This record gives sequence, structure tokens and C-alpha cells, in this order.
Amino acid sequence: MSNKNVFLKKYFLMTRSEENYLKTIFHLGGGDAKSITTNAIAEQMETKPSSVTDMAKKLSDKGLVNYVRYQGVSLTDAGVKTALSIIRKHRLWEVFLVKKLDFTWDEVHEVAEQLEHIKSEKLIDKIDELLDFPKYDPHGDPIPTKDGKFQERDEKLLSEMPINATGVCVGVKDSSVPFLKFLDKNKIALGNSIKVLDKEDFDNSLRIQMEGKEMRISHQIASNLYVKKNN
Amino acid sequence: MSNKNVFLKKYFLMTRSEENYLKTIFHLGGGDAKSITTNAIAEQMETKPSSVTDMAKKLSDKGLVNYVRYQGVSLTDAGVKTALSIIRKHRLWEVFLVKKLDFTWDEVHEVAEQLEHIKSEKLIDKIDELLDFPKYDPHGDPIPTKDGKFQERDEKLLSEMPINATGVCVGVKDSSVPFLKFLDKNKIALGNSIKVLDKEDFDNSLRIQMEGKEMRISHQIASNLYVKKNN
DNA sequence: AATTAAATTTAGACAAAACTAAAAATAGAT
DNA sequence: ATCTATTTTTAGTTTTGTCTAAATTTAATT
Repeated sequence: MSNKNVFLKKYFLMTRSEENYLKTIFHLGGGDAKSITTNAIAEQMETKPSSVTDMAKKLSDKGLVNYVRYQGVSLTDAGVKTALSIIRKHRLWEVFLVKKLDFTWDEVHEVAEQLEHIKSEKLIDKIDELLDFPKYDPHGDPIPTKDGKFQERDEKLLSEMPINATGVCVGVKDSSVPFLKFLDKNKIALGNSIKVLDKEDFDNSLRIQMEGKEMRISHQIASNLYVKKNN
Repeated sequence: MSNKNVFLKKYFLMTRSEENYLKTIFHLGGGDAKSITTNAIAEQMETKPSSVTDMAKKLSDKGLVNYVRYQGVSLTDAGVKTALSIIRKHRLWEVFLVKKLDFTWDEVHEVAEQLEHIKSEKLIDKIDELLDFPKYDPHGDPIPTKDGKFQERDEKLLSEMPINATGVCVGVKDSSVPFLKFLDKNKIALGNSIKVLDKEDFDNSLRIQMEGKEMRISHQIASNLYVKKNN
């Protein structure tokens, strides 16, 4: 193997497992210099803390995480960049599946988990172009740009909106299959207009108007729906 | 793990490596009850014969190949079925890349090698539908149907056509990047009409008419181009 | 039929990524 | 400040897929 390839191997070739760790650490907040514990990562990934320790060392050797024994890990700049590129691929594939292949929003995650590891810059850029450069995935999560810029949104959980506030559904916090199916069944979709009519102190449930229709929403639901407030 | 999943694991879950072996064995002719030697497989896959032996045992245990020590392997019916499903995915993805994402035909193989291992029946069926159920991939190779039917074509190598015979370019035997780029540069494309004008005994080169334009073709090229003869 | 060359398999080792069980370090509570 | 409960790491093992080197079988030749 040539010197050049040794370089490539060390700095660019990521295994599927390494990519999944970076993604998880990012989602747990490890991109903001915050240290994430091995336990937290293990729980999220349904693996054992000892496995996380092994991987932390490997990713640290590659310069992708800062790891201090017993203190947890955080992502380096290179780690953040890599994590964002995987998240970008994941979310673009989700949009592709929904827009081009008629998948429902509760079906896309599992397949995107596989597609996000396909290695071809041209492929994902062309998919991006085919979809006309979408800004959000089917669950309302923002899609990082090619150069790793992350669009943060000014959104609130429905449960945190005051009475009489109006807005638009823009995302879900919980994107599990049962929750998404529940939303479908109750005709709650991203893009829907929302007005908070009343809050019930007793159980924290809400009375809202959605697309003109009045309905009651439990706290459980309201605390998993993101709304962009009208100003 | 439940009993059901043990069943699934043994009979359905194929690793990437197992899938690549089955595909290679099929391409070497192991689907026609013919025995393929470990050496041939090793050479094709750029691996060592001892590694092939190991995998032969594993695939035999799974009922996907017939393996007799020192005699080589051939695919069982289940093995053929699995190989065809991977080849189907590979070729459909190639069509997708060319038709929907403007890849050139020399760029698609490498990416399709990755995409062919994505596990989602719905995904590949939807891709098939999006492409309007294509019968051939960008190199003219037939795409197996969902139920594993393989469309054989009545095609000849250009080098085997008699003088004055006419036909249409339908495929390439060698689909390496240099050969495909050569064809592009010389405006030789699938679908082009062809007439054999003359054969040169000295070096086996051909004088042909392609889309009305006369050109000289070396034996090397002619023996890697498939032509469908007009009747 | 014996010998030799080539192909194939076995045995043992390694790397990646996971695990278990035991040891070590940290943090919380008195 | 010490003790204990929890967290984290270490050490050693497992599985998958690969490798090398040695042993074995097959095939070819005389």
C-alpha cells in the first residue's frame, strides 16, 4: 500500500461503526465541546460501556474526538464535520425516499440508516440537486449544507407556547414509528397552522385549532411537536 | 434473541462478504451446476484461495452453495436466487444513477457495488417502478425480474458477425472504465446501428459502418461489443 | 506406477468490533 | 475525610473475515 493510501486510510476511511458513534455523540450534544459519558453513548446505541471506551480510544487516535479517561468524549472540529456529513446524507436520503419513492415518514429512518454510509460525494450532491436542495427532512429536522453549515430554526415545543399564540407545525422531537403513525391518524402534519386556544392545568393538555379544526392534545403529544411561532 | 430471529439470521441475513461471494460465483458460471474452483474465485475477488475455502464452508452450511473439498463450488437454487437478487439491485441502481442523476456509464459500477447491499425490498421495487421497469442496465446487461427470471438475449460479439450483416449495439463484454471511456470518445454507444463492411485477415480488424459513418475497429474492440443481429 | 507440479485445504494468527467479569476511579453522602 | 455506590476502564474472549505458511490432495508426466 502506498504512503498516500496510508494517509487516506487513517484520515478519511471511516468504518460504518465509527460513523455511527460520531453521529450518536453529535446527537447527544458532543459537538458543543460538551463531554458525553460513555454510559450515555452506550445506552443510546444499545451497546455496552466497555465497547464505547474501545471506540473512544480509536476515534481519539484519529483526531475525531477529545477523550479523557473517566471524563467522557466530545467531538473535535474534524469530528463535527464528519458527523454533519453523515447527518446530511441521512436526511437527504429521507427526503428522497418520501418525495421520489412515496415512502411514508415513519418508514424512512431504517433505510436511511443504511444509505447514509454510502461513500460517494457525487452521489449525495446529485441527490441534493435532484431534490432541489431541501432545507428540512420529512420530520422537520434541518439538513446541513455541503460545507457543514447547520441551519438552526427558531422553533418552540407546542407545549411551551402561550395561550392565543399562533404558528405552523415544523417538526417532531420524537420521530419514533408509533408517534409518527399517531400523527398521521390524527391528521397532524408538518406545515399545518396551529392556534393555542386553552391550556388545562389539571393534566397539561391543550385545546388547539389545527387547520381550522378544534382538537384536544395531550401534554405527551404537545411536548414532542415543534412549532414555528408567528411574530 | 427469539427463536424466530435465529431462523431469520441463519436463512435470510446475508453479510456483505457473503453476498459478494455469491455474486462472483454466479458471474463465473456457478449457477449452471458448473463447479467453480477456489482459485478462480480468489483471483476474481483479489483475495486468497484459503479465504475462499473458509467462505465456501460457511455458504455450504447455509445451503447456498454445493461444496465438495478439492472440487470447487456451485450455487444451489437458493444461492442462484440470492445472487440474482443482488445482481438485480446492482443493475437497477446503475440505471438510476445514469437516468436520474446524470452519471456516465463508466462511473456507475463503483457506487452500485455499495448500493447493491442495501437491505429493503420496498426500496428496490420503488426504484424499479421509478425507472419504469427497465430491462437492461447501462452496459446492456439484462436486469433479472423480481422473481429471479433472467432475460437472455440473442446477441453476438461484433467480432463474430459475418461480412454484410447488420444489427444494433446492445452491450459490452468488458465494462472497465478505460474501455467505456474509449467507446465514448469514439462515439460508439448502445443503440447505434452497425453494418460489417469488411474483415481484415491480417489483424482481424473490421471496417464497419456505424450510424452511417464508416470506421475501422480493432479485433480487441470488436470482441468486447455485443450486437443484436437484424434478421 | 511413481514422481512432481499445481491446486486446495488446514492450522494458526491477526484486526475490527463486540461482549463479560473484574479492577479502578469518581462522585455523593454522611 | 472516609466510605460506598456508581461509573468507567481493563483484561481476556468471541465472531467475522482475512492472511501466511505448512500440509494435503489432485493432476500431469514420464
